[in-house]
Amino acid sequence: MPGNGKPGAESIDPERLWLRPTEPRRGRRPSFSREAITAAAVTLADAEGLDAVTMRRVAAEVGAGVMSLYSYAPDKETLLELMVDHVSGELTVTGPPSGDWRADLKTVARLQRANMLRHPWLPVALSTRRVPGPNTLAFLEHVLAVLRPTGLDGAAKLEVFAQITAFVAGHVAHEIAQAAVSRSPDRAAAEGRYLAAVAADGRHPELAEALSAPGRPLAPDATFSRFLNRLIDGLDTD
Amino acid sequence: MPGNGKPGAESIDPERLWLRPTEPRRGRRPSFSREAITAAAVTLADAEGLDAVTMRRVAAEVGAGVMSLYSYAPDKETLLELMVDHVSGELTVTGPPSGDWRADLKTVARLQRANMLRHPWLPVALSTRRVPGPNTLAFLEHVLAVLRPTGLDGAAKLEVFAQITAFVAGHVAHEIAQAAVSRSPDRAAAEGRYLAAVAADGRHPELAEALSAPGRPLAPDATFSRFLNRLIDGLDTD
DNA sequence: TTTATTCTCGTACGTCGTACGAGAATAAAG
DNA sequence: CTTTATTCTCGTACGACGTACGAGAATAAA
Repeated sequence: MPGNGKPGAESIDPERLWLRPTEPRRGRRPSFSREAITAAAVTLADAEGLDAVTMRRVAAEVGAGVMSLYSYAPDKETLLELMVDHVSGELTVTGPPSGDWRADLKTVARLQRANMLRHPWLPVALSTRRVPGPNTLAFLEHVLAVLRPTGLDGAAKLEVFAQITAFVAGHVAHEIAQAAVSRSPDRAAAEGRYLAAVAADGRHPELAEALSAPGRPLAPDATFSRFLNRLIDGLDTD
Repeated sequence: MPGNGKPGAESIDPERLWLRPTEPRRGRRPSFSREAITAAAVTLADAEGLDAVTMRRVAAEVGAGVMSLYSYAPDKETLLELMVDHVSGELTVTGPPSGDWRADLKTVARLQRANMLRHPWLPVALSTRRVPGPNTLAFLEHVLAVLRPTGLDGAAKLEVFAQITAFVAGHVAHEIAQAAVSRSPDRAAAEGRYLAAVAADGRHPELAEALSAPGRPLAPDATFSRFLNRLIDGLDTD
């Protein structure tokens, strides 16, 4: 059950999922691989959105029967977990921390943003997933190293990582929605007319003024940088 | 299609949805109301999560036939939009801006967080919705008034509002996930064992240290305040 | 060769969103 | 009071979804 906020949602067992060496040396040999299936699902999501990722579509893409997928992931929810960790593998760290942890942290956030822009479904998928897979853990390991000079305790470092990820996800989700509207002139026009009508009703003077004095259009990259700087420069070591 | 990041997802027409007075004075009188249907859907989502909100469940809750709902909302996506604006009505502003716009902005963010904690599905639902309904617009109007002393131009003010909303949504989504894990001792234990196993593999020294020196447990409210202060105190008027 | 094990996948079930259209209720027109 | 137009109600039906089940195929050990 992806994409909800259910209080008692049941979840993945991380031990069964990630801590399994390849034991079985008997029985029929697998025709596919978890890797290939995950990659196909990611490609599908990139091209057609998360809703296009159905077990049937993924199976067809891999050339497998639908039910064969269940030999590699116990359910669809787990497949999504695999997808998230798969693309986390693209968060390639260039080298060891420079020592300037604020600069390093900004680089980290920029890497995450780039990855989310490459995989627009990622912010949504991330918002309900919790157990980090190996690729996510490798990235986390780097972030913890970056944070070493801060002297923060363990829990605080983990919190900073989660917070930055949440911040970037939220920002990019909004960025993507904006871009989608801009890409469709009809939709942008409809939205503009709607807001103009609201502004004209007299009960929204502030909105009316904001729309009439828009200022220069904002570049997404610059906006991201500005908010990122505010957040990270504000971080303190106490 | 909720909860995805599809590039060309089709969307709501805000003019048809929000700018409709009650015109029709002929034909059969409606047996239900958009308001009642939306409220039922919200109650359902609060109690059982977003996935429990199906057209059949909502109809049953209201006492209507399933297809009758489609007289009040053209599709489920629109119903979600109605739900989001419905709970935005709970963002009750206490009074006019105090003049200390940073303090006011923090109050705004706290209101939003409280609302999202009351409706845990809200962060997820928000991440794909874009057109503000009347309740959202009323709240936005207040935020714009709060931002007046900053002298920012219209686009920048709107950007700040979107950014704060995204920040709070991201934070609360993570907060909710954390709380869900903590509420289940089994899950928390499984996750702990998993992370301990990873930390013990020797390739994650930073993680090992972070877990061994956790520091005092973090209070969610305090953590939120800390990050909120960083973000808002860092806002500047240039 | 037999047996145990592991994977493959066709079939089937229950649930979902919603298209369709027949019927019920209501207001205006005759 | 009819008639007609309009608006809403909702039973039925369709295609797509996730996945339980189990029969058959492939492989390794006995």
